[in-house]
Amino acid sequence: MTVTAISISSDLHPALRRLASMVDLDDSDRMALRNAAARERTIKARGEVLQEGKPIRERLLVLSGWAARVRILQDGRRQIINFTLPGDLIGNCSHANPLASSTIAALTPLTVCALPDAATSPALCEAYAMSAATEEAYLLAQIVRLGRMTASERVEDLLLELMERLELTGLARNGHYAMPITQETMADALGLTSVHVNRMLQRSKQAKRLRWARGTMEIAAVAEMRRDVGRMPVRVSQ
Amino acid sequence: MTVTAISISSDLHPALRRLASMVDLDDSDRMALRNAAARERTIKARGEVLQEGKPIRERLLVLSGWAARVRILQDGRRQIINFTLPGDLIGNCSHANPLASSTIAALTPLTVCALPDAATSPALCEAYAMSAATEEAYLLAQIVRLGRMTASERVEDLLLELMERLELTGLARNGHYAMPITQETMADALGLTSVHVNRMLQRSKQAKRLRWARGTMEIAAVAEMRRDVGRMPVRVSQ
DNA sequence: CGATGACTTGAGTATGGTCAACACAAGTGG
DNA sequence: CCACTTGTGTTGACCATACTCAAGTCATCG
Repeated sequence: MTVTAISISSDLHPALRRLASMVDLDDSDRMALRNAAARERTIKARGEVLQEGKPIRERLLVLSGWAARVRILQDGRRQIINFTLPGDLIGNCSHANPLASSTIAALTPLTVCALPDAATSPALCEAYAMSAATEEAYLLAQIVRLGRMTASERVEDLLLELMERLELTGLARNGHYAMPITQETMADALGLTSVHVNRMLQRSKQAKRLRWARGTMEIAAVAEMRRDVGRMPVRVSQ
Repeated sequence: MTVTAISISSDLHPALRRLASMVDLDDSDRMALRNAAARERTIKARGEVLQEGKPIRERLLVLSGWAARVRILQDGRRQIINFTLPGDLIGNCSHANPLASSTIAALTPLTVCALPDAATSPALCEAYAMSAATEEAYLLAQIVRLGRMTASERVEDLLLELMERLELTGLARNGHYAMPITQETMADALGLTSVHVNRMLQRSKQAKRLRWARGTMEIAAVAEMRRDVGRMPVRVSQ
């Protein structure tokens, strides 16, 4: 079967590489992932991928675009729990009949695909578990940011985190990446107002630590910034 | 075997009830849990149950006492990620060779026990997964608290959360529970200073919403407080 | 070209932080 | 038994970080 042979020899979709790098996958696993990625689905910007409290039917992988887990308070205050970037999973629950713990909204046009069931392969099951652990580690980082960092530290720490995560799928290089979200959205993730986020960005720009324009971000002094905000690498297993 | 018969008919340790209520356990599962709980281990207040970055060797259950996941910044700022109460798990990872994502420190004298391996029973595996999902739901709540709530809302929301969680093991009743932590510790969880936590507690006391003294807490107006802070019930599966 | 959404900047304000002093209870050692 | 220490809670005065409100710029797009 020519198709099979071609599929096995061809590379995985960039968004699948992060997952694939976590474990040793055999050919049938890689095949299953490739077939999954081939059936992509698109969601419009501002569309909802998951709704809080509703059942989760499948495990999705983000192939392209940015999304966010969002919670809205009664009076309209909005908190972004975390960002979901290409290579990240959505609805990655390991228990039966899970309910979405938060709404997931597309921040840009999004393409996703359904992933193979965990029961089909121990390696995939392990990869899903590692992905969940990684996501949890980023939730902890978010808690520390919101609880104990100043506004400018929050902004810089988030920009570093986004860079690190985008590097895994080749979407960031040399401290440079596409930044498709508004300052208002950043503010909702950082527990700040957009006005203040803007001022903090300006400050970092004037300190020559940051450059940005029209949907792109450049961290000019990565090492310095990492040191200043005390950012540690995220590792979830030996 | 008399011992077996007695064990099966006797009740589970209160701290095990939360776990047991999540799934249907058969007699051998219940037996395994009872045996686990019988081998308890104690940790002194201020002792560390887990250290950030070190391998996790086993899955623990807290039988009594309070602990906290803690992260310390370079300059000494401390953030408590979440509280670990009786019935909660420690080191509940589903992937291989996990590393601790944060230090867990005992806030009071603590008793814990090692839990049976997930591979021994699908029901236990499911219970562990549900416990992990529940813990994640509380991390989301913590993020919203820190990101988008005012100081007084943070304090009241945390006190409601602690009440709800303690109710599951019978440690809270009628809005009344033992509160073994200092205002300084609460401040480190809430991203505030202890001075300000004190002022917020005083305010709630004067509004007749709260009463507390010498290590006990009483929420005088649960329904009112829940409404005001917009607190929703935590559900992770259908 | 007007409409829109995002970004920018300034002026004034408020929430929560800092610093300091003190109260009070529970040890602890002389 | 009493000084002394230590940890926790309490209160006041002052301050700074971040918010609010408002106006204005700029690019994009129908």
